[in-house]
Amino acid sequence: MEEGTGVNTVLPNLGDKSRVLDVKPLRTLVPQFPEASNGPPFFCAPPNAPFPSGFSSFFPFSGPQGSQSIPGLNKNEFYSTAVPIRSFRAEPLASDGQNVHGHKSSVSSSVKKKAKKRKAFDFAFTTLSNFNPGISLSERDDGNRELVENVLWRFDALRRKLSQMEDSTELTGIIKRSVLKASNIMMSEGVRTNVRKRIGVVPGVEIGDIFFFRFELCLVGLHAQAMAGIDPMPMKGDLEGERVAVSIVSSGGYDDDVEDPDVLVYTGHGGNASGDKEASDQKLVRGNLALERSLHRANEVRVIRGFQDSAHQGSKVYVYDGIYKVQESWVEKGKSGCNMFKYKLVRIPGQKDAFATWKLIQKWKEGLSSRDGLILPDLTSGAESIPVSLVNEVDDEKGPAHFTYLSTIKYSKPFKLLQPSFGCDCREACQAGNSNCCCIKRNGGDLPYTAHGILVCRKPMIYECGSLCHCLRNCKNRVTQTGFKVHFEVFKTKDRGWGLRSWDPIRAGTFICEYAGEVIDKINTRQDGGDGEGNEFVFQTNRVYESFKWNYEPELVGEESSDTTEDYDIPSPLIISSKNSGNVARFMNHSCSPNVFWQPIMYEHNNEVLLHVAFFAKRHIPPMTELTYDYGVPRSDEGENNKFHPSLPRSPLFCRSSPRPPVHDPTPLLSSSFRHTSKLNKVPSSR
DNA sequence: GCCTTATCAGCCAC
DNA sequence: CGTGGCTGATAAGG
Repeated sequence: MEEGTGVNTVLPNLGDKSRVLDVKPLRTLVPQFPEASNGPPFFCAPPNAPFPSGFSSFFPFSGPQGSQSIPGLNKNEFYSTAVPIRSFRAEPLASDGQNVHGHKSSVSSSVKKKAKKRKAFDFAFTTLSNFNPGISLSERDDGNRELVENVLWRFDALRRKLSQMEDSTELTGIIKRSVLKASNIMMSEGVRTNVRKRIGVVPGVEIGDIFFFRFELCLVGLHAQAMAGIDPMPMKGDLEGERVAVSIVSSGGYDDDVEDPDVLVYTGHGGNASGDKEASDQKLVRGNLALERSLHRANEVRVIRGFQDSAHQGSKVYVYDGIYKVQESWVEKGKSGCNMFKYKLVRIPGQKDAFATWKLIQKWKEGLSSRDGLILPDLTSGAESIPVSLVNEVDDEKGPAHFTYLSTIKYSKPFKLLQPSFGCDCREACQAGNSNCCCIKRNGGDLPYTAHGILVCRKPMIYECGSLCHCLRNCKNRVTQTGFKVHFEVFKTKDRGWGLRSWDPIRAGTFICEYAGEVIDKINTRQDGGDGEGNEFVFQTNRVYESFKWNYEPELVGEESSDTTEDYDIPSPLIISSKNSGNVARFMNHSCSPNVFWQPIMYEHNNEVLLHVAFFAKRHIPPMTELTYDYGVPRSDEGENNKFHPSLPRSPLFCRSSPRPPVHDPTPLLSSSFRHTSKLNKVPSSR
């Protein structure tokens, strides 16, 4: 951790990094209208211009990227009249890094001025909203799925970046509270949706959606309170003070009864002991009063259930569990001996399972009830530290075709050292911002992962520490080589053969698994595709992949946008076959709107610097959601004969209306064959 | 503008 | 080395 050597205080790019010091609540900034003389013009490539990198152009406040047309989002509206909000900044982020000093005083600017400036800013924002790029006023009021995903992506990308800066030694103590900072920027930039409060369904938010921060609920309009558990809303036509509850968050702070997935006994708010205050009786005010009114008016109340995230100590997961109604209320003595309000909420029947699924998984994990359709508790036979269940709830098939379980990539030929690698000299764990660590340097000066082991950005290449590095195994720069961390399930899908999903919720940026298999020179249809049925068990780095934007918006942290290319840079094409041996990745199906993407990773092992393909979560993925990635299409100049990847125009329509043919195991396998071979699954010796 | 709410993360002790 | 409790700083909405 802090080694106190003081050697690493040389900050080669302080000028750049210091810009972030100016990231403060934008509301504190006086709005300023763009002028020709006001600093360098904002660069923005036209959306339809050809991009050499193969990625679509990126506009900092644009809607979802990609070539798909987005219903509900009028691109022209964004691009034609777009004036970047950054142009309104009175203090353009330092162009020369001279603002390094004195930042602390400027952050704590006078409260009075702050409020005034805030109003002025809001005014400018509202009146200029016709020019506001990204999310229009009406879209801010009423969202849709694309908007909700867009807002969540932008928030999380920014949060990850700020979190990375927070972790960095050179910025310790300067960037703090990355969640709040990211939230603040989103709020003040107007990057949010469903701001208009409503009873019942929130457009674009689906039952079962998961969130990892309370602020995410605010940004998509599911629950507008940043902290309070009850969100009240004035009723039309009612007198002032007459409010009903539209949503509640049950997150374990009170003694709620959450045993029954269809019933929630919710405790009102207030009365908690805090600081020098002792516990007291709850009062029938605010949220409590609103819930009481909701009981009488019988309005729909959205319920979000929050609890500990098992993957991240101390943090929480929130699940949107759909619509409930308050059935009764009463007062009872709480643990402190004070009066607590209790509200019994009952879930409206016929809604998709959400929290119920979590409860079920919990029982599977505790062994209290067995998984229906379980064929094998662990198809890796112990090769991974976490078991992988094999399940079929659809038909009688007893498992996929035989393969040998292999947990990593296998190069059959010795691999040429691409560059001399001596490993880093860090003694414990590599620390971001340590300019002496060559692994950090190779990654552009930053640790590619947050302290939680979450990928910050997609990059042309990520260099992890290898066996020659002196740092310990728990170094944060070894995320993809220490095995996957979620409980997977290989399951039979209805129409796509076998698929992969997880029992655990997955945060955006989480390492899913690597693509394991044997490296081959070229595709031998017979050997690797099996009967010419396609190359479903082959991964190729040189296919054409649908472009998408995943990284943060550099402008929001005061960086040059040129620095964040998401284009891969792979020295030579890599082809991996998992036909005969592989890991769970071979079961991941294709999707045109995937929730997983791949990222090239390099690290040294046995004196060889090897290329690996690692999968990461593109967005938050609820439990039991099928994991999919973009299989890509063959380059047109290659004579690849592939039934399953026709070189058709890949319009979203094609993907959505006609599901692809089964990608895995089109021909069912005899059960005896699998049973026989499952015992033969090899435990790889590589770890 | 002040109050309520309780989150999030840093910190310390074990 | 992970866990749990405590606390400070904090934002939105009323």
